Amino acid sequence: MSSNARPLSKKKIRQENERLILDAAEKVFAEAGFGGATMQLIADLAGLPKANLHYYFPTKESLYRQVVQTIFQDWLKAADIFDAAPGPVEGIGAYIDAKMEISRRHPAGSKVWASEVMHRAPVIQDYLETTLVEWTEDRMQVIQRWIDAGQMDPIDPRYLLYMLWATTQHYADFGHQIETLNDGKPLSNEQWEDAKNSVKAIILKGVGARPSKGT
Amino acid sequence: MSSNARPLSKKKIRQENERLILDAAEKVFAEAGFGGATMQLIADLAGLPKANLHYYFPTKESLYRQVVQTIFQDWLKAADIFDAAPGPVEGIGAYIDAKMEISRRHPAGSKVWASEVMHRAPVIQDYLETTLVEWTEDRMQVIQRWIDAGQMDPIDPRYLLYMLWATTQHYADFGHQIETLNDGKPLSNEQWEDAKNSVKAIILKGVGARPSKGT
DNA sequence: TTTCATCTTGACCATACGGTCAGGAAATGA
DNA sequence: TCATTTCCTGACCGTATGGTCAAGATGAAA
Repeated sequence: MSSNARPLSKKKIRQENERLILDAAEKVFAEAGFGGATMQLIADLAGLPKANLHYYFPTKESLYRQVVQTIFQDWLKAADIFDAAPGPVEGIGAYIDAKMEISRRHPAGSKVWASEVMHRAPVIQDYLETTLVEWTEDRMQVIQRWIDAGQMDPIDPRYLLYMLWATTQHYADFGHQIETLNDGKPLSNEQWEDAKNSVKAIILKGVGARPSKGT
Repeated sequence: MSSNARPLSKKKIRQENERLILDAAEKVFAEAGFGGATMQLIADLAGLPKANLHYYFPTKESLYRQVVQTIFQDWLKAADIFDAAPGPVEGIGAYIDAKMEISRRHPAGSKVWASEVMHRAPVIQDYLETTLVEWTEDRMQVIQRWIDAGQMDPIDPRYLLYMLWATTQHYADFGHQIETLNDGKPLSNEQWEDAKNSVKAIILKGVGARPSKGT
């Protein structure tokens, strides 16, 4: 029907192309690392000439920075649930659900993040020192309140958070290893459910989480 | 005393230099990734001219392969304890101890391994498919026996293993993040103890591990 | 229609990197 | 002492890569 090309507005063009480039970049950075990724590879995957990438993102580093920042936002957002919860069963449970879902839907993003941190966070160290530190302290207080209220065992909230991050992100970062151990096939729907439930069951029981009373 | 240089035997020289190169390579690969690492950087860290590296290791890839294989061996060896244990409390506990110790003492190795797997294991995929698969099946059987003997809750051993790997390696792979959240300082001895004990406490309680009876 | 800003891209450049090599030094063994 | 093997290394090379640029195409605004 509308096979005749209706001229795209400049604004749309920009949005569209930046989207294309960022998506391609995330994948390539995830699979090859910052050093191993090439602008040419990203350009090919995005279906654009290389020079065009440099029009939207002056340097490889600026493109990478943009990718990592976006991922960092998602990372933080996943924990909004945490605060609204009445107790650890709901809060921790929902957080695990959310992070497992991210690992499943956006493994590339998780890998880029892992890579960035493993390399001592060359581009987002300032974020770690400000935003992440604040964020972590807030969540630690929430957990501490649950402990004080007798809703779970007295465990240093710090190490519980690390455990939550580790167990959930593992399914993205080490997805290839898990796949190999699953006869080379990706986890099925049921397997993802099992994994999620296993993680939740072990951790919730492990911290002695007691269901909140009331409605 | 023996300040006059006694000529080094060829054999010693070879051993010594290969050691120097492998150690330097592990660090550089860990910090920069395969793509980001340069032979020049490794050479500088090892204190040798670049051409000398190529004398001992023909290509960058062969050097990298050697590094990864060595790490893989350590990885597997850490689980010998597992088999000898009479029950989950001892077995899982000792395994966590061992892997936490590795994360602490050889974080670079852990990072290289993580990086390799994240990039879909380009150089050791065959090892994953053979050795790792066998290894994993063996450990899963051990866990299953504990379950059948009523020594712990019925949990799919697969997901328990993933959890053990994830939680312990996290302290190496994300060590920089953890350090940042610790006022920029490395974990102290006591903090490492706390971390280790937290992990053990949560997981052992979480899987309902019951101390083995008898002596 | 005309003007202007934005977008597109093939061709090009400088650099850095993995890898080579030839010629010499040093240990080994007879 | 004299071959022979092993080790060492500065200089060099081809290629791949990040980045530039100038000239043109395309939509926006008047």
